[in-house]
Formats: sequence, C-alpha cells, structure tokens
Amino acid sequence: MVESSRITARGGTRADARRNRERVLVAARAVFAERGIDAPMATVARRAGVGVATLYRHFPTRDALVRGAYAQQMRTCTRALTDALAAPDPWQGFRHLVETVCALQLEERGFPAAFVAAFPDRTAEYTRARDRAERDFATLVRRAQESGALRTDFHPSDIAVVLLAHCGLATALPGDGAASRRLVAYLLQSFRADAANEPLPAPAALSLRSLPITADGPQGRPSRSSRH
Amino acid sequence: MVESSRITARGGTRADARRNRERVLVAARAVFAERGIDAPMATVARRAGVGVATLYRHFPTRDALVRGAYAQQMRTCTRALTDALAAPDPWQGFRHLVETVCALQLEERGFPAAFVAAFPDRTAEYTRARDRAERDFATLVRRAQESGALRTDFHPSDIAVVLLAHCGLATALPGDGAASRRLVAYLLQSFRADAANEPLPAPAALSLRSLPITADGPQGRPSRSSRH
DNA sequence: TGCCAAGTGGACGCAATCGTCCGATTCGAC
DNA sequence: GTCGAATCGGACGATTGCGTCCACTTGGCA
Repeated sequence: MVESSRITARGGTRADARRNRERVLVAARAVFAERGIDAPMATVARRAGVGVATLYRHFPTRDALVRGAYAQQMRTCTRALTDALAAPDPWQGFRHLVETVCALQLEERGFPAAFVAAFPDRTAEYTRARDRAERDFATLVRRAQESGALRTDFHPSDIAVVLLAHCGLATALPGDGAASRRLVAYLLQSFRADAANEPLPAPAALSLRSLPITADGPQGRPSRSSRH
Repeated sequence: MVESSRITARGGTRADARRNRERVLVAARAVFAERGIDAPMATVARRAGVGVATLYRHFPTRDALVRGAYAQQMRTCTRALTDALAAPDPWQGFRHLVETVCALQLEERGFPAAFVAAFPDRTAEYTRARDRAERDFATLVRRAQESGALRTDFHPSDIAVVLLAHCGLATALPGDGAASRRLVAYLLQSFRADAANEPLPAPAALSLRSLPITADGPQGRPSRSSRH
C-alpha cells in the first residue's frame, strides 16, 4: 500500500496538485457546511480558487469528494471505536463512543449525511473497514452487557437507529448542541441496564451495510420554494 | 370571505375542479412517497392526469401542495393531542400521542418532512393552531409529571427533539417499523420518572415556531451521483 | 339547447447544474 | 535555461425543473 504513484520524486504527485487537492477539500467542507452536501460542484471549485475540471480530476464523482472531505472525521470515528474497546470500563467506552460520534456529526455540518451515505459504500476498503467496525462494536456491546451496565436486550443494530436518528436531528438543527446532547443523554440513560423496566420491541436488526440510503436516501429539504 | 366565486350554485367551485383537486392530492402523496417531497411538480401533474397549469392553479406553491396533501394527517395529530388531554391517565395519553405521531410519520412517507416543514409556517391559521398545540402539550406534560409518571426534568421542547430525530430515522429508513418502534420505545422508557437515574443536560428549549428548518432545512440526500 | 365564464392542458422561456473538452500555463527534470 | 508533460481554468452543450401564457374545452344556468 506504498506504491500508489511514483512518478515525481517524493510524494508521487506534483506539489501544486497536492496543494490544490487540499484547498478543494477545505472548500468542500466549508461549502457543504453552508449549503448542504448537494451544493453545486462549481461552487466548491470557485471557493477553492480552482477550475471545475481540476476538481473533477481530483474527485471524479461527488461521492469521492464527500468521502475525501470527511476522511479525517471517519478516521476519528474508527479510532474512537478502538479506544472504546481498550477502555477499562466497557460501559464508559460505549458511552464515550456514542458521544464522540454524535459530537462529530454535530460539529461538522454535512458530515452526518456523509456518514450515513458512506455505510452502503461498495469500495473494497470501506467494506473491510465497516465489517471490522461492526465486529468490534458487537464485541464492545457484549462486554458492556457482561459488565452489567448495558441492558441485555440492547442489540448492536440499535447503534444504527441511534446514529440515523441523531443524524436527522443534527441535520435539522445544525450546530444545536443542546438538542443533540439532550437526545444522546436520553438514549444513553435508556440503554442502562438499571433503566430497563419494560421489554423493548424487536430490534430493527439493521446491518450497517444494508441501509437503503443510496437507493433514494433521506428526502430533500421540506421545501424552499416561494421564489415567485 | 364568501364571494370568491358565486357563479356555480352550491359548493362554490365547479364539480370537475373539485374532482381534479382531489386527484392531485392523491397523486401528490403517491409521488412524494416515491421520490421525496422535492419531486418535480410536473410528475405530480402527470400522475394525476392533469396539466401543470391546473396543478398550479389549485396549489400556487409547492408548500401549498404539501400542506394540502398532508392536511388530513395534520388533523389526526391535533386530534391525538386532544385525545391525550382527555385521557384519564396523562402518561398513557402522552405515550399514545408520541406513538401516534411517530406512526403517522412512518406510514406516510414524505409526511415527516412536511410535518417539520409546517412548524415555521407563517400562515395565520397555522400559527394559531401551533400555539394552541404548544399550550395543550405543555398542559399534558405538567399533568403527566404531577401524576408521577413523567420525569420532572422533561421539558416540553423535548418533543421537538424526539420528533426531529424520529423524522430523520423515518426518512432514512422509510417504512421500517421495527427501527421506529425501537427508537420510540427507548425514548419513552427514558422519559419515565422511575428511569431518571442521572441528571440531564439542559433542555434544547426550542419553540416549534422557531425551528430554522425553512432557512436551509435538512440537507439533501447524501448523494446519488455516479450517473456518468 | 345555447351561451359564457371557469377550468384545462401543453408548449414555452428561463435558470441552474452537470460533466467534458481544449487551449494556455506551470512544474520540474535535464 | 529549455523542453515535454502534467495541470489548470473557463467555456460549452446537454439535461432537468420551474412557473406562465394562451388557445381550447366543459360545466351548468337561462
């Protein structure tokens, strides 16, 4: 995984190309934050100070751009999962993981949509990473349940429910930390074993990979017409 | 306000016009369910078997069409609130209200977006209805808290958090009853007074009317490019 | 049955966005 | 400093959706 390109001495790509790529990513995050993940590609290019063709050369599709823009955040998520597994108290690890991912969804507007959009991604690398994340998370859940803190009827697929719900909230109220924290706190409390006073309905049993997001995905903004 | 048209005896409008209006509403629900609330107006018109101009005459803006399409569901919501207030056990009323609205959000795809989009509506009628709903709901909350079933730190604005989160879930997983029920069950359990084992963060204190939805609203679908 | 306004439908002009093509420019090795 | 190649950026044609205009049809009262 070291030999991706070896033309120009070190780094592989030309210096200006690399610089432009970075500029595009910064601009993409800014534009996505302001106008949503559907913002015109040309807007991103203009903000980055590059031409449209340059943008398309670096990122042939919108998905590629989105993935590139939030790669850092995605890495943070997987690291949070690793940390959670390493934590001495599995419940604290679990709790911290949920809070971290939700905070991430909140702070970088546009990331929530990118996050759920990445689930069904077919890229080999992503498939592997996702499968591993699923396995790790299931392990974390089992440990937290064995420690007696997490209710035993919590199902690993519940995390998808939580993330999708929080994604909806974060998208509707961008940057509203109070609402986000409130929702997360309610949910975490109901996940505690000592809060389980009633049986739950059957788990949704979603596989992260089977989310039908890309099929038609979250529907667009309620409206914005009245331009007359 | 009676003499908008007085040519045709009873009803005010001509029979075929009324029939077309109904056909448009049915088509709108169908199309919104399939392609989201942003579906082209022309598609709705075609499905209804009418021309675009006819559609625009009945519903000058997309918002008007959306409002018309889900007026019935909105009425169901307000009735559910009335019923909840009338219920002998305020907690059961509260619980039933939440479940009803969420079930409604789930069954009629496109309704969730319409529902949250309607919050900041400036129509006089809607403003009045919304204010009344807010007052009634606050009353319901107070009663449920006094009965000892609802935790005392539940804030009326939490309902907005719940509905937005559930809306996100319902939009991402249209028709997935299992996920919806699961989320609602978790949340309802955490609202019980006997589940309150930790203090909550501060409430989001949203007013339904101040939701910044229309400003830029829920961001579009994660992507769908790759048309090449 | 005949009249006329309300109602209807499709075509049209406008605007936004997409993704590609091509000439000009810049990089960096020699 | 020079040259070849990679890169750049704007323009372009195509597609899609919006909302209006206008000529035709239809409903229902006289």
